[in-house]
Amino acid sequence: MTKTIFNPVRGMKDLYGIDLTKYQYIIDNALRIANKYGYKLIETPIVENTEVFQRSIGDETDVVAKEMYTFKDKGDESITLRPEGTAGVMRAIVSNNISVTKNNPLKLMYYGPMFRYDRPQKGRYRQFHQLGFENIGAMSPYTDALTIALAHEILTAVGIFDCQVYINSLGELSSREDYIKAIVKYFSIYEDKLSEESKIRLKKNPLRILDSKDNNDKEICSMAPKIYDYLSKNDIKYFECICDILDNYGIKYEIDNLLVRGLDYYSHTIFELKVNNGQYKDAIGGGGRYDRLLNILGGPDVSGIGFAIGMERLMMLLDDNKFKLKENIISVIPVSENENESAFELYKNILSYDIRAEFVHIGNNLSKKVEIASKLDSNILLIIGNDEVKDNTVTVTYMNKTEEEGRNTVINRNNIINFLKYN
RNA sequence: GCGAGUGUAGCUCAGUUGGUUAGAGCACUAGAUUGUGGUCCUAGGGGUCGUCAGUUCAACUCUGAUCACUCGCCCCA
Repeated sequence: MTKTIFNPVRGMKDLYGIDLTKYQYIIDNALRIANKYGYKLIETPIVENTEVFQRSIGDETDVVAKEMYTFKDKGDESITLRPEGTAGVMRAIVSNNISVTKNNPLKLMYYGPMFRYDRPQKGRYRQFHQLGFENIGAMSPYTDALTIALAHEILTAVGIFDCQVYINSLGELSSREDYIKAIVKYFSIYEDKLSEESKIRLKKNPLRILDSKDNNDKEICSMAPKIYDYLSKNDIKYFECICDILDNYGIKYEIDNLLVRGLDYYSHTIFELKVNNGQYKDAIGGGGRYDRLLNILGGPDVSGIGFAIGMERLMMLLDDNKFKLKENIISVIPVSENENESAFELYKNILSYDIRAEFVHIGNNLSKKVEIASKLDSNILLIIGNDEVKDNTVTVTYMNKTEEEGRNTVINRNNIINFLKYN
């Protein structure tokens, strides 16, 4: 394809140009909104001890069982490139003894690269980026609803107006365990009819059968026990309360009883964000509540809720054209070498006012220099020739006007800064 | 990890049942034009046809392997 011998490693991608502009745009918006809701930025290492992920995400999950970049370092320690952000944040809270209690919650935001050894596809890379939020300590329907609202607000802020929210509740730990027992019992009856994948899921991660795309599985699922019947009264009240708050907030959502998530640590509220415009069918963000996670890693026994947004998936949905907006770029152009010095003085003066400008002095003739300036997306040219030096003036050329419209204006050089500031 | 497809210039792609020097548009460089770019005109540079092997007098074309990307499954963000 290319002459280059050095291609990036499979599933990895260089981030530059318009994609990087989009990336920064999303992060800028996220930081602004995070500040409003009282979230503080945290940055944790990309590498953790393997056990951090095994214990939090769960040994049986696909992420841990087959997708982690795990290797031994030179000290023979098993370390892993983080496949997601939550576990590392929890570990950081524990190691730094950051205070978090029921009444003194902690709100953290993070973003950065994650790694999963998966088959690359559209919107799926082996190194990808997540933007995530964790609200630890507080346990209330308001917290859950606000977290969902926050996720929704970020997407709206960057221009995604048709995002759909799917929510479900897995209930407290005991409800969830009872439910799992019930569906294992139910699916065991139909084991022969299940797809091969679901037969494996039945042993390893029975909840996932509910999420099967296999038509036959779907039919069996439709008759399966519903999570709703296994939720405690409190669970139901809690979940209904969230729905009420979301209604009040004006956020549209859909309750999806078959929604389950692939990471073991979730309990109670779980949710996913999708954009249903045909461009991409998978979730671009998702999250939920985790009751035991911090405690499992040696921290206090408090609950938390969080979510992550897939940066690449979100970037994909943003319109390239919105990120191609031309800046106001000024080019200072000496007509010939004789005017280089004089033009350079002007250029330095402009820069000292923090105005974006280029000094276009290469090119054999003026025609060439104008062409170069044009390629730099310059929209205003300041031309310095023989006459301009003599008269202490500057010829201003507007690139977006035609000759008939009056492309050129000659102004006094002493007024040039004021002139630029008002244009 | 499983299934399918694609790979020809910087980009988007043509290329006949295997046949001589592999093309187009856009982009790029230069000229027309020594004080004005974009439209038009003229000329030019750029390819081991993804890579390796095989079949053949002859391979961009056929076969095998391999790599990368895309789509579906799985999983997830």
